Amino acid sequence: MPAVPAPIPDTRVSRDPAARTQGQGVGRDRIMDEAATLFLQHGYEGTSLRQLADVVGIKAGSLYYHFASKDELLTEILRRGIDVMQDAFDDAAAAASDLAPAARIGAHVRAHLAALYENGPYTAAHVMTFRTSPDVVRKAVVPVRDAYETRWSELLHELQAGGAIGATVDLPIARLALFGAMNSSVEWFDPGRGNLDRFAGAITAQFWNGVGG
Amino acid sequence: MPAVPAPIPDTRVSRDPAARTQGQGVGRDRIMDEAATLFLQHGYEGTSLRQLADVVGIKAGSLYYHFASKDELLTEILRRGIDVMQDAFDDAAAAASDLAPAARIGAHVRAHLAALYENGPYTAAHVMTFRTSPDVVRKAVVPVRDAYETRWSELLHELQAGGAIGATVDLPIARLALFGAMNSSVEWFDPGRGNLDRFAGAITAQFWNGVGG
DNA sequence: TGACCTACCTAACGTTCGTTAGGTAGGGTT
DNA sequence: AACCCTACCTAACGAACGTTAGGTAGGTCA
Repeated sequence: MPAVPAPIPDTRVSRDPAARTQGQGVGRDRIMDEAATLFLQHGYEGTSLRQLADVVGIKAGSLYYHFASKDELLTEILRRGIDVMQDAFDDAAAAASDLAPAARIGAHVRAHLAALYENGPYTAAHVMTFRTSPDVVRKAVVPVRDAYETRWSELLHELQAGGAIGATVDLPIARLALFGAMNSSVEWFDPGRGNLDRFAGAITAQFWNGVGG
Repeated sequence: MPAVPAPIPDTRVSRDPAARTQGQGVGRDRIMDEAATLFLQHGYEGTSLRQLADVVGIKAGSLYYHFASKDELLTEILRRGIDVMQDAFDDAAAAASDLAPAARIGAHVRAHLAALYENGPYTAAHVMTFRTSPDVVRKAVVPVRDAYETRWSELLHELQAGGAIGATVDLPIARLALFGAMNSSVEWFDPGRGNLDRFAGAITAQFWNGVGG
């Protein structure tokens, strides 16, 4: 061993092999965290396993100790992205189910945005990469995805049946437009600079009352 | 030449070389059309030049007669996507500039959706691939993109100054939420099945009045 | 002490990628 | 007839891709 290996700059984890063996390895979660972040930034096909391995601090082949394939890695990330959304929806439902209609919507909007920005990169990675994912991955994820959308559909339907949402409103379109407004914010909203509560309030007000004076 | 080459199924253009030389070749526009469609479906990195060449009906290397690189092809597609939006905005502005505020917004919403669905795949490809495009491509496109967003910002600001939009509305957020609602429809709206006028009306009503009864 | 497990590593495999050099058939021009 | 231009083609390049086989350091446990 005449030469030291080329140093790979990485400020996030010690690259010292001795330090590695102190813990129990880098771990699945760490890999999924970094992968979701990269997929969110550059897309699934735009991210190579060697890039991912580099930021994690291992070699590309070692990823296969944790995941059977790149597709499986993506599938688990997309699934976790939905789980985070589901949990957020459950929390909001438990906390706001007997509030006034506008406040209920507000709680769920806030919960959805929390899933996007306050519970890891999984939900954000999901909404940005799902559509262009390989067919086999999309097919595996679509059932859980549908389940989440159904929760929202039922909520909106209940509010419309109670008269809180206008009878002429096309609920599927309204829901998808709201999803689009929320999800597309990952392209520009910076949770470090913006206030998430205020942002959630603005989305809710626009959805409920519109912008017209 | 003992065997005929494997037939590539393509119902859209004659693969007979004799037919090719009758016209003046497949043409840049044809390539850009197919490329935008593929980029929209599978993403930029998820589309190979050999796939593109196959659906166009030429060989991968021949693409370089028309474009200097894959990045340049994407750049021109993204630029055209904005041009289409700009033209749609101009048309709407000319036709609706002295209508009532809600009707003006409605005209511009309809125009934006027309750019997405009635003027080729360029605008749709733009809004779906811009964010994960290579840095050099994004840098080249961002000025024209900003110009389009400025048009909308000025329109909304004018309406708020006139009192038609509530004084408490955060215009940048409102605009981005509206963009998100419109652009994300590319993931689900089928212009062959849905009615674009009705869809535009629903988006406009939701933006202007909200869904609250 | 020795067997075993975990979590990596090295080194390579075959494929596909964007890209390029050089060739050529057919039409237009002179 | 000679020439040139357009719009392709063939064939290949080196690089990067996902993936796999086999090896190994360090810790656990009998």
